Amino acid sequence: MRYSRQRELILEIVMGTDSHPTADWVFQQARKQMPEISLGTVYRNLKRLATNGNVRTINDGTVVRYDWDQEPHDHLKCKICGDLMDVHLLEEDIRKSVREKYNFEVDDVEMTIIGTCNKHNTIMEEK
Amino acid sequence: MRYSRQRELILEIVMGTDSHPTADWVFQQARKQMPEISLGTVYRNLKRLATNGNVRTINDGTVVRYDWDQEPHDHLKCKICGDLMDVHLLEEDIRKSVREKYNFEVDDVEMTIIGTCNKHNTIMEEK
DNA sequence: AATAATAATAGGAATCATTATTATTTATTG
DNA sequence: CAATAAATAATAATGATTCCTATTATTATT
Repeated sequence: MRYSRQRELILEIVMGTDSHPTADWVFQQARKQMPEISLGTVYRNLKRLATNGNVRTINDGTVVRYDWDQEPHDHLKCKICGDLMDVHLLEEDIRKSVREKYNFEVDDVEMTIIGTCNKHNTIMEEK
Repeated sequence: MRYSRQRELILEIVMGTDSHPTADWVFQQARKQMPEISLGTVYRNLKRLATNGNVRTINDGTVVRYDWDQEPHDHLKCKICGDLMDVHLLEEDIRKSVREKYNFEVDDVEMTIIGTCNKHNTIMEEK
């Protein structure tokens, strides 16, 4: 794969945020520095960076988000504010259990835990 | 919500399979028995059945799949044949751990484990 | 540094899954 | 049975993503 300024910029943008960005968000950021960049280029390069192992993908509903964190980890998704938070859970236990119980060789665990994050906790619940 | 023959048929179809069908698959089955049914009706009713708790949704890449199994469970997705299998894992441990460590109230855990299922296991690997 | 070979891009069209719109049909209720 | 309001069929619209093609940029070679 040969070098391109576009791909370098795209990787830089993804690595520069903790916000689990979509392709479109990356595109909006990228065009600030490189106004002629096209959306197709962003999609193509994000996909390539993902197969290359430079970034990871997260399926958030019907949208794909990208994450530079290489360690296996999972996501908490708040149903109120939509925020995605990284968490490190029982990854090893899951792999072991699945391998033993189902004879299934695990490549990757994609876990999204949906609920309410601590920003919305209240002492008195009102119905 | 008032009765409709379409909704009854759609629920019957989803409950009659273990294949985690997409809206379009349900539509193809439904029109065999009710040729005039429309795709929009299938989407609308699947969505309603999901909010009603009659079926659950699974995000499989960019497609939504439906599952009638009401027990909390997770999915093994084979990267070779694409099959989705149901598995029952450490759900309670996950909920407890997330609640305690992150002060996050869990509604639902969506876990997809990607790998290779036992149909593709070989004793001798050939590269 | 100029040239040739070809990989990558920009821009836009196409596709796929899903949602919205609207005129018509149908279930419910008095 | 007639009124009414919810559900449908048909189709247009949308949003995310992929595909296409002429042009541009990178890299290897002179």
